[in-house]
Amino acid sequence: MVATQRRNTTQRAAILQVLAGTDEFVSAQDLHTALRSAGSTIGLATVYRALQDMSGGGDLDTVRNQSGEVLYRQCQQPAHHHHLVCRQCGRTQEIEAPSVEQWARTVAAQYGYSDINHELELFGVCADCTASRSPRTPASGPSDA
Amino acid sequence: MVATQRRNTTQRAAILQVLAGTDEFVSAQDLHTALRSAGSTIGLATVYRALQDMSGGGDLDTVRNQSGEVLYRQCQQPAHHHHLVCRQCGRTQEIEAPSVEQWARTVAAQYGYSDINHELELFGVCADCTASRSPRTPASGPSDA
DNA sequence: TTACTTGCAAACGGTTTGCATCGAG
DNA sequence: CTCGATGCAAACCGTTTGCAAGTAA
Repeated sequence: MVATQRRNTTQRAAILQVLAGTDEFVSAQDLHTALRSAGSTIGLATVYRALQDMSGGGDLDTVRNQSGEVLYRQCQQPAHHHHLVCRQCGRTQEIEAPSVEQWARTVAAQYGYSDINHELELFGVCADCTASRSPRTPASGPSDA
Repeated sequence: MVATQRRNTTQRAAILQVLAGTDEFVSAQDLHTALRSAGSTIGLATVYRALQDMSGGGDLDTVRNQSGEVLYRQCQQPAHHHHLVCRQCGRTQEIEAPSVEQWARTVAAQYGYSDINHELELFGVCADCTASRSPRTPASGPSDA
């Protein structure tokens, strides 16, 4: 459990390659399906294990979508950022929230909390989807604040 | 889907009662266990269904803990708010993020997104836990940014 | 050769659903 | 009496784990 004896296997490389080729967040399942479609015989468990290793090692960014699934994405930028996700087509926009970082630290300090991190995701309907649908989206609960 | 033909059953009342008696977020499972312990013969499915109805109707506040479990809590304040959760003891502090609401709207508009809502949770280690432990918590990824 | 990795399948844990029965209105 | 609500058990779904075989180092 030294966390530093990761072997360089074909599977791991394949996963990294897929991740390197996309800007989107992908689920372990999607990744597995993609790899399988691409001819790999990689197992689901392997994908999960690799993804965990990588994110644990700080090489991947993770988010949990609204249905509770964990999504992974290559994280090359040092700056912490957030996402604006279209509830309808899944399109993802990378956004920054500089003031939030500041705010988080302040509020945390206020309550005596330390070792802070935060999760912030915006969900909405993108322009395209808004255009091709009636403004009303009784789907789940558009009722924000 | 008129959301107004909810029947006033014993089970529903019991759930509300438990929720009314606590300030903490509770999981459906915990709620079920509590009710059972209290003598009720309520089923897990019923708890889930009721909780969903209630949160869908805006009567409950929900958060997803880091292990993916959904937690419910009675929400009486009209204002949208967020939480500061202790990663170690689970203690939850209700916080407000007025500027975030504003920011979310702005950013969303910027990208042409509408019907926006956001999820923002702060995770950290509360004062008590910080005191009773070494400052290092290599748990997941304290590396904020 | 060593022992980490892999793939498979079974196990898990939370949540949802089908269905016959119960009970509020 | 009706139709929504309930309880149970089985189904789901994403994720994890046990294990024997494969393979990087």
